[in-house]
Amino acid sequence: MRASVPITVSGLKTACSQCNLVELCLPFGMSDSELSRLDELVGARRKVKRQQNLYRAGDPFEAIYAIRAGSFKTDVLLEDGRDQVTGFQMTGEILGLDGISTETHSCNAIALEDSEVCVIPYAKLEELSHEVEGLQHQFHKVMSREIVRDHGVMMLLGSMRAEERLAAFLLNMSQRFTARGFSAAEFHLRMTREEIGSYLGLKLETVSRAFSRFQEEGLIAVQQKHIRLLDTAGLRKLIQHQTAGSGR
Amino acid sequence: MRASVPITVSGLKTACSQCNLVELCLPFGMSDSELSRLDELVGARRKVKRQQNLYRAGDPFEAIYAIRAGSFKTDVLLEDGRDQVTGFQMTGEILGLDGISTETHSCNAIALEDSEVCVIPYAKLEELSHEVEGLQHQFHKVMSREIVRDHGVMMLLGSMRAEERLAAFLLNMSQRFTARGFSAAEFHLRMTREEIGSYLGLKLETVSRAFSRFQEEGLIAVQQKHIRLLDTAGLRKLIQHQTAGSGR
DNA sequence: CATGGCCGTTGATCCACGTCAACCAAAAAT
DNA sequence: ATTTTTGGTTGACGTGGATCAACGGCCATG
Repeated sequence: MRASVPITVSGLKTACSQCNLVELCLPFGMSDSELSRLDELVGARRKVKRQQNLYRAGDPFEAIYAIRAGSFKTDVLLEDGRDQVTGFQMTGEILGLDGISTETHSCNAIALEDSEVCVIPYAKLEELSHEVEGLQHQFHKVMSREIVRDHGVMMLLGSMRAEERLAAFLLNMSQRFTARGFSAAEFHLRMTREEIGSYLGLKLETVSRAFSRFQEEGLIAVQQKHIRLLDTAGLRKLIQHQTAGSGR
Repeated sequence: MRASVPITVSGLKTACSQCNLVELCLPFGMSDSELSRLDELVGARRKVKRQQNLYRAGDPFEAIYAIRAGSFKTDVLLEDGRDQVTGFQMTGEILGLDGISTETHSCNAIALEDSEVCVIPYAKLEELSHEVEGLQHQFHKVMSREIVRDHGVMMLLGSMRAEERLAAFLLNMSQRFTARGFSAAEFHLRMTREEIGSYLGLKLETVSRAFSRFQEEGLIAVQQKHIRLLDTAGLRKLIQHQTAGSGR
């Protein structure tokens, strides 16, 4: 069945059922018949070049986006110019959920490399959710996962030290690369030290120093944006009992 | 019509349509006919005494909760004992959304005072969402609002200084009290300095000192947990251009 | 293959907040 | 009413990470 469908431009256009990202994306866990209905959902694809915005804070909310290729960052900015990266997103992850509440996007989504997204018109999603059993549930799970992730970041920002934050970040990246079939131990970061710092609530110099320290200690090998994890157990230990031995 | 309905125990039991919190809670924006259907939704009420858990991290997820009276905090804990308050919730706000993603709660919800919640069985919510037009949309908005709120906290934790964080916290509390018909300028905090500190990523001593400083500067009047805001414009200014004048 | 603009690294210094400790007020327990 | 406990304030001091500054290696562009 599957092999008999030739890969054509129109075939590529919107088929969730043909997409190799199903297991990471919105359609996860849905039945074949449900999946085929999903193909109606994705309106179009949209390419976003490196450094370009997928959407901006203040833009009217119309659709959510599934990342088909590439990666993004989201950030919020204060009037005084300060900004904070609120997340990095990889293939299969969903962007734009922040817009539902006020019908206006509340953050900026910027491509870290040339990327492509599937546009999922929100009105159509709500409509189809009424009919397709699994879709509603899956969508709720995606939103809930985002909330849980954010709580994790709050924990990191509120109660971890610089090196712990970076270790947690690296382990998280590794785990997400693994889920996408890439090496768990060796990967290429698409973001700058400054962006990592912003996400982790640190200055870029502190991030750089922490990388160097990890390298000295044999935990990782760093070469610019190329990272090799040499001792993941060591990184994990670093997070857990930084305060160990002091009895508090 | 409304006056003719006697307030009985059974009448009190589950009626969203009779509840004075509709405008803050899940039913917001729904039509009268939709509202009446919602009354099927709320299974029961549950009282939670001060310091008791509504649910714990690891508990199986079965329902979300709308706060009818009182207030809560949610927190996450790391294996090494560190914990982080991820939010404070007031009447009309929804608790438990974190549980949807893994079908297990990922944080603890603890009452800050003797409280009462409406139990909303999640399976029933999903079911009813298929039928009641506005419910699904409103639920999505509630989840999205939580995501936006979390981004705000990340901004606060990642790029604000101690006094800015506390000012933002006080203004946020004020705004939420106002929405509930209480004074914007004078209120009683239900949480300790330590809990505020945990939420803001600060130690309790730092919170206490910031309170004292605000008082010295005539921005607020503090008497233990009782707070009076004397200069909200001043507090707002404090957040915006802390860095002003330095040209960066 | 040269040149200019990022991006990352590293060092020296500073300061905001954490830590440690003493003390006091309020509330709870007896 | 008295003791105990819990929560809050304040001071002295230490430190992790910010700030300021210099430099070096990439990568893009002509």
